[in-house]
Amino acid sequence: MSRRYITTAIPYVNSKPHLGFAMELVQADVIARHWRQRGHQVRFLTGTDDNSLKNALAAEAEGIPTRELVDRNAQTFHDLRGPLMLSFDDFIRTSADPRHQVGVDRLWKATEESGDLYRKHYEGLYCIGCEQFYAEDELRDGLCPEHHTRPQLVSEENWFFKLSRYEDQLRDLIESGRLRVEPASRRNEVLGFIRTGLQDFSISRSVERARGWGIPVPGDDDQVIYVWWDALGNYITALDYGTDGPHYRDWWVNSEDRTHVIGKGIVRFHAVYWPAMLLSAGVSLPSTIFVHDYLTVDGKKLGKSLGNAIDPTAIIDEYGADALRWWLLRDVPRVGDADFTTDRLIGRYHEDLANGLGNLINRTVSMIHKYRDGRVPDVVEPWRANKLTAAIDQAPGAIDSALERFDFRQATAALWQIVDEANRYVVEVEPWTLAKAEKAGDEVAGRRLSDTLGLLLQTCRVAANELTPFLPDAAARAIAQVSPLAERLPQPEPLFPRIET
RNA sequence: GGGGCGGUAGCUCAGCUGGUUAGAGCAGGGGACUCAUAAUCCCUGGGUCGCGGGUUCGAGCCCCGCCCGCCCUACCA
Repeated sequence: MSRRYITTAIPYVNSKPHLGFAMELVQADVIARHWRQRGHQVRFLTGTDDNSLKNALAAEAEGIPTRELVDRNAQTFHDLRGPLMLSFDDFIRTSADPRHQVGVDRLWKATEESGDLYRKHYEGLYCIGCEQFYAEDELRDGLCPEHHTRPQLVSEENWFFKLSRYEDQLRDLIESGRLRVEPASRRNEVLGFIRTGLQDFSISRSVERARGWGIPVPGDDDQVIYVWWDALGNYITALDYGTDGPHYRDWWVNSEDRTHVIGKGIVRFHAVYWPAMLLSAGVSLPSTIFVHDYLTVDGKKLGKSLGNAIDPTAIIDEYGADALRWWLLRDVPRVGDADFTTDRLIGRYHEDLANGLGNLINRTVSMIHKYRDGRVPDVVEPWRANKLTAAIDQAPGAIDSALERFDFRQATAALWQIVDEANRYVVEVEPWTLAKAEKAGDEVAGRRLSDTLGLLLQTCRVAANELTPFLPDAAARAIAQVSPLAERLPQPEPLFPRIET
């Protein structure tokens, strides 16, 4: 039994969450639940990044105080918990949690004491959407390549962090795998970036430019801390790093695994800046950074700033959380962007959930009612079940190794080996034929009927159990369906009703 | 400009260190069965594995060039 810590990125709260962030939350949730199921102690953190200038500007645009906008929108992120069936243990808000500010202060001072902070005049083109500076030639027609907006010319004196100092260490850490970046293509991308040479970066803004919003630089009232600097800190400030609390020691310093789940757009912050900050502060590093790609919807890019964001709760309201979680896990490849359409969502739901597992459980429970009055038969000797038992034996290990690689699609496929094999098994053994023979006085057939029905029920239990990290709610319903009450199974009821269109 | 990742059956994707007739799921076609949510099970795919060369006894998997998509990166005039 070991302690493991997993986090998502914390999104800006300038608007409501979209489907892409729902995917990240679900992915992290599956890993967290899987770890718990395999007996580890787990802490799962998510939260919101409140201190962004874009939040302040969004509030200005709405004509409300920043605090009000941030509180309101942060709530919508937190509210995903129920609909998406998330199991996070903690939710941090960088503007509202005292532990965050205390932790950021400590982190700042620790890097200062290492001699890694200095003041410098800087002039550059800053994109508020990205919260980062761009070189002129990185722009497309003078516009930010991500947001297609004109960056503003900023000229002021800021604090800088000596990132350049950590170039060799970072390269060694990533090359050696002590800091694991998955998938490998992302790791190579990061190494490529490091090899071109690391430059110190600005880690503060003037209070005026920040609209007075953000965390003050310790000992410098004219500056607030660069939003990325404080945001990255959330992974440890949430653990009371600031007060050196027990959570920090348990879940960061002494944990076996510290995994960050992030999207491809913020790899550099997590695989370069963040580890360097930690090295400077004398704090241990994360062990793994898993990078997912993006979602498109109906073939189009998805983005809050691009105006076609899709609300995950709307999908859940219409098709259910099982359908959405399942699509995100079962249909999204590990590498490459995936396109979301409602047709694909419904297709996956029907094929796998309704026709596959749902039908398997339904037919199994129905037969036990029909032939055994709802009483669960003992399995004396499994009959013609080699393939089925092999599938049952192999699935958990296959799921483990797939999730070790963050390959959700392969993990769910491994689980479905059981379901598919069980549906074949039903046709193979023809319980209805055995039932007729039994009725005609064939005791051997009767014995075999009990064995096969008992085995099928056991199979359903295994499948339901392994399904828990992926679809916790459906798995619980499935387990209830195959668990006797007063010696009898509940009446069969479709677990996954078909979606009428 | 350099680098990376993709380009495999109508669709979505697997193909480990190169090796018998290139796979899965879905869709389509045919059949079986009846326990079940018009579900399930079986059979059915002859696809220039982006294009063109090369290495090899043998390449989807290696090398070279090119085309398309996405991404990272760069002080061309």
